[in-house]
Amino acid sequence: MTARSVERYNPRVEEPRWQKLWEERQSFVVRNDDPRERYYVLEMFPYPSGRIHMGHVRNYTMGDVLARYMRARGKNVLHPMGWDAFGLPAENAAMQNKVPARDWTYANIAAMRKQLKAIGLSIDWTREFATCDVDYYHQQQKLFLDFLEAGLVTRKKSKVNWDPVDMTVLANEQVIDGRAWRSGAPVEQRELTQWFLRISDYSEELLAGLDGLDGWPEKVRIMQRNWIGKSEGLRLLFELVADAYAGQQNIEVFTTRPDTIFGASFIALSPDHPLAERLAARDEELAEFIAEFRRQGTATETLEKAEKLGHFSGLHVKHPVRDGEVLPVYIANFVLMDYGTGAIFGCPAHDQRDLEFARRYGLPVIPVVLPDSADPRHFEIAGEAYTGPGSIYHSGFLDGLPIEAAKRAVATHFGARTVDNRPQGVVEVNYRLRDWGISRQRYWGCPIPVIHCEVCGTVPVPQKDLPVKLPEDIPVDKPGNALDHHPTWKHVVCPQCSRAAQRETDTMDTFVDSSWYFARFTAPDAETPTDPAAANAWLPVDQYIGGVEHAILHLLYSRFFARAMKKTGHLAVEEPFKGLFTQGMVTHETYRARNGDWLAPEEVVVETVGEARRARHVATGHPVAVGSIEKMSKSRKNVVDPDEIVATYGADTARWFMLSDSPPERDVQWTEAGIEGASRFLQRIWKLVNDAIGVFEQFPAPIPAAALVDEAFAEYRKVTHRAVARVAEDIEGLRFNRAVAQIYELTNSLARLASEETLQTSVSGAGAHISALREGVERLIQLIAPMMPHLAESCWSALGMKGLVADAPWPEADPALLIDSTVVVPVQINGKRRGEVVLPIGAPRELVEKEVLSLEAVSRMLAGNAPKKLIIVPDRIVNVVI
RNA sequence: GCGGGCGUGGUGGAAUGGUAGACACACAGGACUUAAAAUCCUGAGGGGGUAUCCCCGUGCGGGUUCGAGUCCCGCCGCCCGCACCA
Repeated sequence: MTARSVERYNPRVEEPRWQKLWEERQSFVVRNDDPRERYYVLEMFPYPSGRIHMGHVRNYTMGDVLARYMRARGKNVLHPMGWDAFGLPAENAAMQNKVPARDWTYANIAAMRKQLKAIGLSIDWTREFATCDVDYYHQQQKLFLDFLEAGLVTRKKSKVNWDPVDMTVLANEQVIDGRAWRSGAPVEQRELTQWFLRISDYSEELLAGLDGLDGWPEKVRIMQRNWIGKSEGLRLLFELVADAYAGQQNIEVFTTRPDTIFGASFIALSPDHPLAERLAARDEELAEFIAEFRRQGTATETLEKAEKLGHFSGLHVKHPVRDGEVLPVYIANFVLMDYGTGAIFGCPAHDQRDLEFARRYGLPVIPVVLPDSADPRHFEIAGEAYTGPGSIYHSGFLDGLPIEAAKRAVATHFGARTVDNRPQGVVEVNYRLRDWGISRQRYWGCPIPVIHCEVCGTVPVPQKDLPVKLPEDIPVDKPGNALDHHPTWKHVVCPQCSRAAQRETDTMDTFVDSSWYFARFTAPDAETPTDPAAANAWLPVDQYIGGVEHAILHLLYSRFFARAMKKTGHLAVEEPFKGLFTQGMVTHETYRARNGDWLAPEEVVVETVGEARRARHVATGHPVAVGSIEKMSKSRKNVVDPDEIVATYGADTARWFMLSDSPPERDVQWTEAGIEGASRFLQRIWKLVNDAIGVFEQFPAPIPAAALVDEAFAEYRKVTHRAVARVAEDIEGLRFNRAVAQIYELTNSLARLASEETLQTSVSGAGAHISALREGVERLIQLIAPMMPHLAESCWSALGMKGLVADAPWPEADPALLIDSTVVVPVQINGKRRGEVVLPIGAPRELVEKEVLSLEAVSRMLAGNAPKKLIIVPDRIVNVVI
């Protein structure tokens, strides 16, 4: 080894230096008029909670590797960052700390921006915005008004969870055991008139569009498919048996199993069904039944085991296919009003819920689907309904038909009949997807730009009066909607008739804000929501990266928004995200003290004694229980602060660790050993580069071109070129853990090449040696540049390379060096490996046979006989079958 | 209940149907050192032989194949999503 003493790499000095230089040179600022091929990488933007966490580091590092790689590949790369800045936490913080929500939010943004910059992300910060910026929500209000005009918005009554203490609407997730998560007050169901985006009009399109999204994880596509929940069936009218109860002539049900109509034994209505409500007016017991149902309804999740309960209405309907027979009408707690028609017919033999209900109320169970192998004389339904395939029986004109044919026959049958001058049965497609209620009775959100006038109704705010700005002089300690409380804000005159009128005081769901921010990044200063030319040039996002927790809502809303923005002329694309990647979480061990308190990792020392791991509380010396590995969370205290990691090890070490080992879609476990290992590797590269520089200084003579082909060092060059090719493939496939392994292999190889021993043996071939080393080290630095960008710049500069490695093009792998001239072919006997032969690439069959049969192991096993069969997969494997 | 995914050394994980365990972490031994840290070298799936050989081995049981971690069938376990959707 050359005696060249070098200090350890110091990220605390080097990292800020390069960050400053990138910023000064505007290395990552992107221009819309750049003629090169475009590539748009986006990570889900963060909520400005105040501090970044390791999940952010992982997410943004992955995106950054891709962005830096694509830039090296000569693409014009858009890699922006912004803030999903509206929402409840700011209001809660405002109340707790007596700070305006706005101030709290912008202070958090400033803090987090600083943290993100310290990670060395190659972001175009000139495009940054927050959704709470007046300009952003101004554009969003324009979008809303365009949607309103295009018929994409509607206003209707809807049930909401109402917290009577905080005086606000709660999301379902904010209701725990029927109580508000913050105030603890029992939640009430209220009917409010709310604004809705008509996403359900796009159910079919959103469903069909999933088929084309082959850059998405299958899991997410399935989740969206289930969420949209398409089902095809029949809407069917049952005639009420003449009853004193006037007005209601029939009951309409929706069924996906019209083939089982002969097995019907009751009708069930939702307690929320209009007929049920009317019946309750004359039936006290029913009224009590419905009231009880409503009380249970708020106690949400517990109804998974709720019993199937019903109340007989006293009414009957005519059986539509069994002449002279009637079916009883029940009000039942398991029928949902907001799916189908809020009414069903029950066929207990072939539906588990209906069966449980029938058993409870002594209703008939008539099997009408016969499993293919079953005997009709003995087939019976006991505890479980039969929902499998078979043929229809006990069913008059349907007898003998398979299920699907029977469905069609029933549809035809009822389609031809009329009740009330309507066809009795109509084929219908139903979706579970509901319209998207966007009204929130909150202050810290985008105001809905509408004015309510007693005479003119709801009047859109005229474009010239936009933006509708949030008032800043609001009390910070009063619960409820500050816009509603504000003394003057809501009092305006009607833009149409000039009479006194009121502003809409609801603001928009924050999911609206995040449904189009990716489009705004393409022209963040445009006077309109988008600059369509820019948006259409950049979109769809080539690679979107974020957590799987947004698999449904955010991603579905964004897909809807793209379509709505297309309809209103703001975009031309329908699918906003071409590629989607959902990364895993960052986890950590949990620690608990004797008294059950959670302990933070820095409060605990873990020792390994042989096989066992023991933990001890630093402060008290008491033993600590090492618990399960969980997602990092404040409540379990198993968090590691990115700032501290960056301060101790540097950003590159944190980035490298986040990319190593675990496949990016899986959870990664944060460990002290892991981060230490990453840090060591960083130093190892620094040392390798400096060792190499020492070698170059020993042999300063120019390298003759002929030396480059020296056989002695061709192997090392192959390792280099293979790494170049494989790392590129792995980054493009987002297999960062494999790219990392390739880089380790290359580093190990180069360390041998730079070693004293190798140097001793290469005196005659010094030129070849040095050129192989030079090439290897330069390539290595380029390969690590997307992952450890600061270290890469430091090495690049130490090697005397011109310019920044951030600006260097991705190296080309020489195809000739990716192929070996010989290959080691394993030889199997009856599928078991017994030896190997070295063969030239593409060796002719005769040569392979000769080599294989002359193997000692083979001739021993053959014992003079000829093999039964010789399977030769060229250049891969040989199998001798005896 | 329905849908999806996963199961490989002490650990994280590699492996177009073709040498299972790449690469890393942890561990053990050695070198250097007064010592430690750092660094470097070596070892290692399990068992036997201890020579370079043999047997077993990817949750379990079958199957397809010259050949299965990989494909098919049936189980077991874990994780995630949805959940009275007619």
